[in-house]
Amino acid sequence: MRDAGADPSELLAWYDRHARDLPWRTGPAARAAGERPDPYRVWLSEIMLQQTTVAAARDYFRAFTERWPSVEDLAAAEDAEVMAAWAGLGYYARARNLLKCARVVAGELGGRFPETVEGLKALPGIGPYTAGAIAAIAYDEPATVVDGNVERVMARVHSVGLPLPQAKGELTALAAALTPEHRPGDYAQAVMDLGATICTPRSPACGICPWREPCRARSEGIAADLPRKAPKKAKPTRHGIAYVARRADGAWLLETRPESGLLGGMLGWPTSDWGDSPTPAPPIEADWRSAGVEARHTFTHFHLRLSIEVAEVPLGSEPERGDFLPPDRFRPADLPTLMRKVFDLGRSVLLPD
DNA sequence: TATACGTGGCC
DNA sequence: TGGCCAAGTAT
Repeated sequence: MRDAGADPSELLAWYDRHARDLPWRTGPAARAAGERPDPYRVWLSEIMLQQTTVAAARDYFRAFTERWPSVEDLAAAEDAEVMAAWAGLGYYARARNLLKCARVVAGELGGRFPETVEGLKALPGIGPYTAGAIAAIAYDEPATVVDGNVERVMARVHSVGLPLPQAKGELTALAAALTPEHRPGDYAQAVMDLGATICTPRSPACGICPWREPCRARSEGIAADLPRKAPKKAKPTRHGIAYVARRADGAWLLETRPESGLLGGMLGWPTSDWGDSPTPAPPIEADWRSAGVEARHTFTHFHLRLSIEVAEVPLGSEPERGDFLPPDRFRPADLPTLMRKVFDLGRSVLLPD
C-alpha cells in the first residue's frame, strides 16, 4: 500500500505561498538566490521567541538589531543596557545568557556561531530546540527541530493520544522521521508557521490545512483535543510589600536585583520577601505611608499581590539598600512589567496629576 | 523527571 | 476574572 503519511514537500509548497513576513527572515527572492540569513539574527530571534509570541518579540528584535547590528556590538554592550532593552519581554535569564553567549562567540569563536547542533548546544541559553533551529535555518542542516508547534502538529497528524510531557520522545521521533534533506531550514519554519496559523491550539483551521488529507486526528475528529497535556498545578498566591521612595530632587530609590532568581539582574523597587505574611523591610528610614493599592501580577508558578508603600525623603538620606536614580537616568520602560505596575501606582500617589 | 522562570492576549 | 497558551532552558 502506498504511504499516505504527511509529505514534507506539500508543506514546503504551502510555505512558499504562505510564509509569514518576519523581520528575521530572508525574503523569498533572496532565498531562491541561495542566500542564507545572518546567523546572528537567527540566533537573536530564536532566543527571543522561546516561550514567546511573534507579536511580543517583533519590536524587541527590531530594537536590538538596530542598536546592536552584530554579535560583536552586542558583546561590547553594558549588562544594564541589555537588561533594560529586554525589560518587558520576560524570562530574563534569556537576556543574561544572551550576553554570555555573545561574548563567547565574539571573544572565543572569532564572531562566528558554530554550525553544528552540538557546537551550538554548548553555548549559554541554547538548548536542543534552539540549536536545531539555528543549524537548520542559518546553515540548512537537516536538524530535527521540536518546539510546541511541532509537538502539536505531530500529535495531530499521527494522532498521538499519550499526554505531554510523556509523549515528547515519540513526537520527537516522528518529527525526525519527517525532516527532509532538502530545504530543512524552510521545512522547520514551515511546520512552525503551520502550527502558528492553521494548526493552532484551539479551533484549528483543518479545512485549509495542507496536511488535512494525511492528518489522522482530523479524520478521527479529535484534532482540537490533541496534544493532551498533564493537568497543571494550581498557582498559590504570595504577598509582599514594595517600597517607592522619591527624593526631594526627584530621584527614585531603585535596586538591581541579584543575578539569580526571579527577575534576576533587572532593575526594580526594593521589596519585602514574598510569602504568606511578609516581613516589612523598608530600604531607607522614612515616613512610609500606604498607597492604599496593590500591584497584582501573575508569574509562571504563582500569583503575587504587592502592597505599595510610598515615602518622600530629603536630600542627603542614605538608603540601606538600593541607589537613588535621578529622573533623567530613570526610564520606567527599563523595568520589568511587575515593577512598572508598582511605579504607576506609587507615582500616582506621590505625584497626583 | 520536576521545578523555576515572565508576559500579554484570548475566551 | 481566571485559566490557558506561546519558536524552551537550566538545574
